[in-house]
Amino acid sequence: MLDIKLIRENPELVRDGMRRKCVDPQVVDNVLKLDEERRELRKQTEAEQARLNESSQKMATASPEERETLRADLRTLSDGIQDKNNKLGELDERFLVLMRIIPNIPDADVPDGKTDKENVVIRTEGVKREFGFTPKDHEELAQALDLLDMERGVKVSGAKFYYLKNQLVILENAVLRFALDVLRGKGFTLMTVPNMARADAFYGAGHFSTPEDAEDGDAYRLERDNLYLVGTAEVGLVNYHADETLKEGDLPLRYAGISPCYRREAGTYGKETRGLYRVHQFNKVEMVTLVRPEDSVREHSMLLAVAEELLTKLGLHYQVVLNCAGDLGQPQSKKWDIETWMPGMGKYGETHSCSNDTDYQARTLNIKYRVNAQEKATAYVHTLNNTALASPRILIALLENYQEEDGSITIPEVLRPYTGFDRISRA
RNA sequence: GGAGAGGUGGCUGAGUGGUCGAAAGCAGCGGUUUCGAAAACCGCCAUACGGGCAACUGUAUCUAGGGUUCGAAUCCCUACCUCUCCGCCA
Repeated sequence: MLDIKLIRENPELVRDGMRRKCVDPQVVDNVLKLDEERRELRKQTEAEQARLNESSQKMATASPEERETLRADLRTLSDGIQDKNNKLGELDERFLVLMRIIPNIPDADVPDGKTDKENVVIRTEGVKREFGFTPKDHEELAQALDLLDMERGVKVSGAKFYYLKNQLVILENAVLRFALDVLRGKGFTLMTVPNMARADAFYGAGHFSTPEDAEDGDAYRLERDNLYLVGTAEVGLVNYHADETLKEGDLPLRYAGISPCYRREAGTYGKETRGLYRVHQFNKVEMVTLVRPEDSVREHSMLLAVAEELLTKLGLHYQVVLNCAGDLGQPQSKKWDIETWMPGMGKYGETHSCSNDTDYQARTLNIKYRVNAQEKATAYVHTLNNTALASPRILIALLENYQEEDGSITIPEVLRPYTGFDRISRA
């Protein structure tokens, strides 16, 4: 969430950010009104509580007769405080609900726009391969090589579930392992994470902001156990240090988490339904870092560069896109997507998403650090995240870009140590 | 899944209704001593929010949320977590 002080002192800045994110800024007024009410009520309640505390002290040493007379008075006072506290609790709860609705403010660099159509391509990298034949899409390629079974995925679990088979299983693992090794080399701490988490963890990550999100949002829900399946390792990674005060010397903290990712993809039926592009379950290596506020802009670029390095090593052609304000998620202040060229599908497909969430998640999660320069001072960290590599989308890119005319697939050089084969072809 | 025992400050641990934000010890910080260090001794040592120029002061916090009471770390309920035994299990 945002700092209430910021909202108090600069409401127009917040409203403007909300307009840019295409969210109704009305909430700001409601928040300010509630804030005022609860502060006033809290002041009154505390004053009465102080009186009660003082009088209660006297009871300890009072004579039995004095006690009886005092007790009735104090009862009344106590009941009044009780009422006020109940009201205060309601106000606080309503206040929190509204605070969670207010999204992070888009960075000044972020272009205006409502949907991903208004995202801005800022760079194109790598070489787009020229084919001497008409490239097939990954589904056709994979089916022909017995690497994929969509039909039976549907039979067992429904639409958008799938089976990977044979060398594609190896290739998937190769890609993920490759990402882990590169990140480890860069000093990231590797982690597996809880793949289910409580609603709180999702609120903390900013992936839920309303009870409706928890009820019928994009996360799969295990109702009986009050858990949700994570849509990304980010949930586990960003919650890792929740409620901790770190030392400035500990920062930056850089984590690479590997996890399955589960997404209901509600409302996306009919969009990009072909093949493995949009599925309910996939595996991903995700980067999350915690840094000092003054370092987050540089860190954001660094995370982008890491992802680009991975793609470059894989020999893939991609473009970097700066997301418009309307396409930013709740906790994000600035985001680049990387879209990798998928010749069979004939388009650039989103394979990476690199966000700076500034102190938005950290404030909700209460992750601070001790500032060395000032004694006793603490500040919220900034949190950032980016995809390292995500299967199966990266498999789409690999299959489609490395296909040969005979339908076989060449394995990129860097993956061969992991696959143990350099080509997938019909047996 | 069944039965039981617990959750107190950075750590260990005392506290079973009032004077408890919480003894004591350890760790940490400052000082005395010392050429320096160790030891010893003395002092300091939680956080959040509010009021005040400040000294200071109010409120809350003993896992969390509710309840009983004039008053709760202490009694009751619920959730979460930990441990022990049994069962089951990769």
